Amino acid sequence: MIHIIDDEEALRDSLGWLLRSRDLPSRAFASAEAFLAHARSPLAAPDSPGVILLDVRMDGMSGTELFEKLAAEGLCPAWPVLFLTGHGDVPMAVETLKQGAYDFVEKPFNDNSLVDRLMEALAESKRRLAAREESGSREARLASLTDRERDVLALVIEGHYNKVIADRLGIAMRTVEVYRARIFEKMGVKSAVELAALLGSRRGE
Amino acid sequence: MIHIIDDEEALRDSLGWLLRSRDLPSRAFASAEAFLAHARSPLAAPDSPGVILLDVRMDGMSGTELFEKLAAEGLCPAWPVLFLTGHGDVPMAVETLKQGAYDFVEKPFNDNSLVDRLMEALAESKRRLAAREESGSREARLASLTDRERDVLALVIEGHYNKVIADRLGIAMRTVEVYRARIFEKMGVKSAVELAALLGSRRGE
DNA sequence: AACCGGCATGTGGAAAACCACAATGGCGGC
DNA sequence: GCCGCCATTGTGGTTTTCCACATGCCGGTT
Repeated sequence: MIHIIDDEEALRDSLGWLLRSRDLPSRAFASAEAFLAHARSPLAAPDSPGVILLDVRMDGMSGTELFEKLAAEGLCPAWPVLFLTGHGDVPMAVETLKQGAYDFVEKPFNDNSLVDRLMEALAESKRRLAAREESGSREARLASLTDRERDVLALVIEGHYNKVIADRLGIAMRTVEVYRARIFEKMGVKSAVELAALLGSRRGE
Repeated sequence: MIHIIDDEEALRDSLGWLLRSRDLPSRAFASAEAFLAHARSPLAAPDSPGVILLDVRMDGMSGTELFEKLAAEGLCPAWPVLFLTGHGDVPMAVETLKQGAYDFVEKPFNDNSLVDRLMEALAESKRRLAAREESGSREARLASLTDRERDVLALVIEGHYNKVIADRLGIAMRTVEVYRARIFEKMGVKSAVELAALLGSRRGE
């Protein structure tokens, strides 16, 4: 779903028309405030693929202010944000790109080019949702571990023998064996190697 | 080393003066072609921290053309590229940022702000060099393995028992044991878990 | 008081990994 | 012809991991 945010009715209408003609579902908002309220509501469906296409300059809250609020509140993180701008403001474009904006489109724009970028942004949204799904599942499993299991896990993925882990934690090696088995079961793996591959990139966190 | 590339002598001089006043070593080039020749030469020292500060519009080869050539030829990848631009060209700024340019600075610029950005870019260069060092060492170790050792390694980091690896490769389990030990020694690790953490992010490559 | 979950420890035994040492054949380079 | 390396296999033995089952203490909850 392409979310169009622009205070100019004519532009909203023409964009809506263009997207309908390409079978891209869209919804228009006349102001940043209106979209922000929608994003905060349970009806926003942030777990579905989406894209935010928003004008930079609008009456009331600007596009960049909205972008900052969405980021600060963690709203709709899987939806790439594309800015529409008629005013060639390079520092602002550079700054918001660095802060995570997905693209900048200058007005007037070429219809086909815009649609291409929106479709690529939708694909990116799907990728983000898939990555979050996987990460979330892993996070949920980690959250299911008890404190002691986490202590043991941290040492297991460093590659230590159970005997060493026992010494470090001041418990029996047999205890470590039991924890190890429970960790494997809860994390859905069959070996410490799988654990390390799954969590190895989290080292230092 | 800050590499200044601009066809305007006055700007090269003033930038050089500014950087000298802040104890930042710099070298100026009057054209993109001149810098490209330097970058291609053995005197470029791409393994030292550096930054490329270059104007967008120059006689002859433009800044963006130079940027593309550096990327295409893999020259000085550890040196972040900052563009100087007087002409607010948003599409070009967006496009080159997406292609890896580090920053865009609009003229006229604030001296302190520019210096801050250059120092941050130098820090980024150091981070890139450190990361490459580590990655390169790992690559070198991987390159030292024989073909058969690599076959075994791939299965070890998937978490398989030696017995399973032996069956898959059609060799004796004892043979796998010997290879395993050699792999650990060559890769500088003590266990399969360490290997998985080191190489786990390479899966799918 | 009873129950539950977390944390801890233990027995028994099999399977797997690790370490050291030794050996063979093929192949390519000198 | 000799040498070094790769690939492969083996013996012997110890250590570690895995699996199953059993038990107790403590604190919190019902």
